[in-house]
Amino acid sequence: MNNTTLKKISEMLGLSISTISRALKNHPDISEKTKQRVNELANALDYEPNANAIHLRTSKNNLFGLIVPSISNFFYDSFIAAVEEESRKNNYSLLILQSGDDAAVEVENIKLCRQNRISGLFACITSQTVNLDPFLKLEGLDIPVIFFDKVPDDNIFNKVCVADTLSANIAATTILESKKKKVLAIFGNENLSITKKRLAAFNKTINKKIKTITVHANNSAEAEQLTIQSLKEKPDTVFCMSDEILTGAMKAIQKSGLKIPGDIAVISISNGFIPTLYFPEITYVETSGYKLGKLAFSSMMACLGGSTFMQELTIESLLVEGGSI
Amino acid sequence: MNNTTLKKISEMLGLSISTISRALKNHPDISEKTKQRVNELANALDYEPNANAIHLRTSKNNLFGLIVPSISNFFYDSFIAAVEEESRKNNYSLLILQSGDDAAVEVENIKLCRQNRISGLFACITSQTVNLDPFLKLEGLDIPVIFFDKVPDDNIFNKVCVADTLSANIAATTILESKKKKVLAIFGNENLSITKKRLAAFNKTINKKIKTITVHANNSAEAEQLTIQSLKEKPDTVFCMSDEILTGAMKAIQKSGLKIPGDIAVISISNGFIPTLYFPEITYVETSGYKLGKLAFSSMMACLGGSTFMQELTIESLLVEGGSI
DNA sequence: GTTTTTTTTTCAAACGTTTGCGGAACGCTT
DNA sequence: AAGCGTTCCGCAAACGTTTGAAAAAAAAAC
Repeated sequence: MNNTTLKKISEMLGLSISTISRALKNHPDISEKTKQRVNELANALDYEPNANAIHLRTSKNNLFGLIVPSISNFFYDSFIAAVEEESRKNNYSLLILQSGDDAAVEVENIKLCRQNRISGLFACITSQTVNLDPFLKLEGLDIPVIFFDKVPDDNIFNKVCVADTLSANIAATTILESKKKKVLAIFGNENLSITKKRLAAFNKTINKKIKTITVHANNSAEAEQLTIQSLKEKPDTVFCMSDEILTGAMKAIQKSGLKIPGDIAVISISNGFIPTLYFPEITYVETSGYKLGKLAFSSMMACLGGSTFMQELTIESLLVEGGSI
Repeated sequence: MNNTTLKKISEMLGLSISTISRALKNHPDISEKTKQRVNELANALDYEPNANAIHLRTSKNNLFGLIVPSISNFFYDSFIAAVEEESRKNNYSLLILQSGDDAAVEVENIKLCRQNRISGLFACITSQTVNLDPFLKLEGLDIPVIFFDKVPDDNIFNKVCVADTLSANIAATTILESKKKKVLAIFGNENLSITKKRLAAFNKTINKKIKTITVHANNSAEAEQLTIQSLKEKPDTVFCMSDEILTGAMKAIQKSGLKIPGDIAVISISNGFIPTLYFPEITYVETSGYKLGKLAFSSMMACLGGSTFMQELTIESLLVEGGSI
């Protein structure tokens, strides 16, 4: 069955298309009597305006793009939930695309966004993204890009991040304060700016006051392996830069039979869910995806409101005590 | 800055719009020389076709809608991930909307889908959804609806579900086969149809051959409490109906200091992620959101291919061996 | 019964594509 | 020199809306 159009209604009522259009939007030019007739028929025919036609005509799409490595992730899913919620409230739709952490897919996705004439893009870059031109082109077309979580280094972009420096500081301080002697610090891929920042802040705070074994893992399995190896050096504390790394490290610790926090302490930076799965619960510095999503959205709205100021915003971090340190 | 259009290219090249259009799609009517000229300029100007115009002109939108209570959920996020993946591979976009388990928001979302002229809808209804008319209207417009997970009772719809009965069967059989003597079986809220189905199937298979302590927990914390209490009765096996329950039970077990599987065995029905967080990994009957997503997608494609047969499909469950039983 | 004003409605162009059809321009055959 | 077949390209309509401007109809004023 075909959709109802303005034309169809206009023919049935013997009125022009423009009258129908105006009647439906309660335009003052149209008489009450006509408005009523039109509305009645429109309801009866279940009229819904064709969004494509409107967007084409008005060249306003009310669509945001969102590119993320994977939807299925405890951090990103809450980020997306927040952005979707806000978008819907503000009459925007959301085109969500997964890059699978593949730079080629990422550029395909950006292309798709461009074809859909999005009004703005939320982007979390892949770990291999090196060419930022596709993003710059968007900016050139007056399409604001808000980078989140994994962001480029350059400061010519708008970014929202968890407070990497602060959260790593808090974690390091907590370790120092609890008089630990030797920490195994597990970070993510060395190329990511998030890794660099957390590593730098962590090291700066630790300031060589205690022994530190630093390793980099690309995923949970690598984190597990590296932890198993590193445990031979008998650290008394494990610091994990992220949830993914925490899951790997925890498996290694469980496997080793070490008791937390008696034999070994654990502290992590986390979105908040994973640490609560263990007993004792893991002490972590919270970096909320949901809060970050809200921040990203308000940043987007600011850009659309005309702000051209490029900045990096962060959400504050706080320590959530489990019993693991 | 404005987007490049066919018109712009045509003016710069002194050719007609239709020639540009055909050249870009490699139409045989256009000479190689012209094609080359057009492609070069199009590349230089970074031409991307306006999807809205194409959709309007062709009245084909290549867009699916997906309505889910919440994106931030370890079952739904993997379902969505699968659907997004397939959609993109098949040249469809995906409009993802959250209902927040609110029936009013659900109908708003359906309206939005209609306005966007979606080609099909994936829907997980809210727990309060009673009026299915909005969905029926979609069907009336030849827009197939594939319900997933939480589906209406009526059999006039296409549905894809996890196999509740089968998965509980498999878990119970596994317990029986491993010669266990006393099982603590933890189920969810008694009113949910998913609980009823799994409970019935579990009990039927166990068939009173071994002692069973049956409890119901509404959430992870309750599951933890109930497990702690029930452990006093010295079960040698714990069965968990879902991931949420598993997380609670595992905390209780970790707290108790019991060794898995030596002191106590654990088996669960799960999406697959949570069981891998522990060591040893938990043996579980898989009910994969990801696989369900793939099934839903192929069901959608079948509908679009012309199939009008309404059916309820289930993904088969299989036992994934960890080391917990 | 005109003219003027106000109210109500229609016209027509535009948004950016696709596509059936018609028409040059060219070479080839008679 | 006429006919014919190719090859290449342009015209114009259509998709469903919005919107400025013009026109028509109705009401008011003289």
